[in-house]
Amino acid sequence: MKRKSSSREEWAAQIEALDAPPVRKEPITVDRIVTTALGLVETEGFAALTMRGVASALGTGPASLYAHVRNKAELDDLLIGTLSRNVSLPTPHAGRWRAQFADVCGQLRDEFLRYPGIAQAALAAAPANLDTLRITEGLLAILLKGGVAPRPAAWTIDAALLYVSAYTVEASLRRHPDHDEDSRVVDRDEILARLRMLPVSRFPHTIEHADELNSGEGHERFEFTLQLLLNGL
Amino acid sequence: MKRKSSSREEWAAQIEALDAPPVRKEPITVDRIVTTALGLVETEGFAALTMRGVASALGTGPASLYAHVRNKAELDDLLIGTLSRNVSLPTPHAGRWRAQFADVCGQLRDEFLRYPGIAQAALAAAPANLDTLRITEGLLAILLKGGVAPRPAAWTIDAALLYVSAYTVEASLRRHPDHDEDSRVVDRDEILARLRMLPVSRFPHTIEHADELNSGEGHERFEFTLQLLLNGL
DNA sequence: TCTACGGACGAACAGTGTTCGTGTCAACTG
DNA sequence: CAGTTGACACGAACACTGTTCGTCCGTAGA
Repeated sequence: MKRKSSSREEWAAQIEALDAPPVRKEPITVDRIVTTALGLVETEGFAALTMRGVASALGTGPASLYAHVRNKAELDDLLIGTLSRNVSLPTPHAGRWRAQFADVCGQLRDEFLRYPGIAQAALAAAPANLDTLRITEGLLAILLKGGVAPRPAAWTIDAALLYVSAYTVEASLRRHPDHDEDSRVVDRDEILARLRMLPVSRFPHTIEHADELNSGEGHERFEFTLQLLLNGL
Repeated sequence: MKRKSSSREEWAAQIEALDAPPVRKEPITVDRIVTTALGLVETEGFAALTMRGVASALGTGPASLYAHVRNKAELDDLLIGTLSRNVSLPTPHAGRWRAQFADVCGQLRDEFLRYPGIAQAALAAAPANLDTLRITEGLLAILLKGGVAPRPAAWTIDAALLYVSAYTVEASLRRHPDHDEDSRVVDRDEILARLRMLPVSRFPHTIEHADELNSGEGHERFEFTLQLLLNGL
């Protein structure tokens, strides 16, 4: 039935093929899947990244993707791998190891924030991923150059990367439920107002320092936490 | 149709009702939903927590839950609220603030680990949740008693809670994909073996300190990170 | 006793990831 | 050059998910 009813479209396709025989319909590749998926996440968030969404953006059905990607999980891995490849690692400098470390983490943070919610995939990504290992290697080089012992260095890197993921996941999740409104500012005032409504008997410190609990412009809190980790070494 | 074909079961139900008129079929309450959901997460993981799963464990259909719970998101919030209510807060002691802080975080960590994957909900939970605010208040009291200034205290608490969630999420995600095998030990050797297969030219430090990157028994890494945060203050 | 109301719930809708089987085109092979 | 093979594209379907609609019914109030 579909066979017959689409014969006219096929006819048109054949005629077009006469004009441009070499173009051939642009075959699906892993790269095209990944870039399409990244575009989807960038504009509509990680929750909107579905196999069907990627497929129809490529003008096909979901089944076509499974020839190039085993899973959606594997697609997620490929995405965070691509993102990780975008962070540039400095050549370690003994005197500036703290700044270098924070800079790499900041790059990763910005990469994650650019694709809202994608850090959820980063938390699930296999630690064996080559591209994330590249970052680990770079951070390890920086800390070792700074004179940090191997074990604390390794564990600090682990903690920092975990924190980057958690920070960006939270930042994205707080933005999306707001839908489209004025997002940050009103939200902050709203939270502050609610904090002040708490019973003073049970939440004395929370109420007294409500403004501090909600403070922090831009990535102040992020930088603070990173320096906390590094100062503890 | 169903009306007729089930008349026999109804008949049996009526007969049973003669024996025990007061029991009445145990109405659905929010508490029963929450405890059932927690049981499900404990035995099968957070991914298996579905409205249908909870409903059928209660002997009913999914629609019945929506009279007591607005969303699955709200159910998730209720779950992490219940878990948060289980951690006990010490009365702040100036000399032992570090140990007290770490202990509270450890309680939360164990609570999260008991219900694999539930920390994913904690990352998404509204910060206005009363039960998590109770923990924040307790931690704030501890840090203030220890002489930490309000702002660093607030930010450190935020970072620590974020780290607890990320740590437990990762710990649960690493366990589940293994399915049922020998899980930890083989996995660790496997990762170590793969690390050693890396090209030495690109991953010199990773290879040299591969064992350190994979070290850490029990919650050593967890305690290390917490002390790092606290020492940085 | 009659009525109204709120909880319980069957059925369905729109989505999701994933698989099966069939097609179809390209490039090797004889 | 003809024929076969094999990889890729894809339509359809399966088993799920969260959520809503409309109906039923048992209990509480008038």
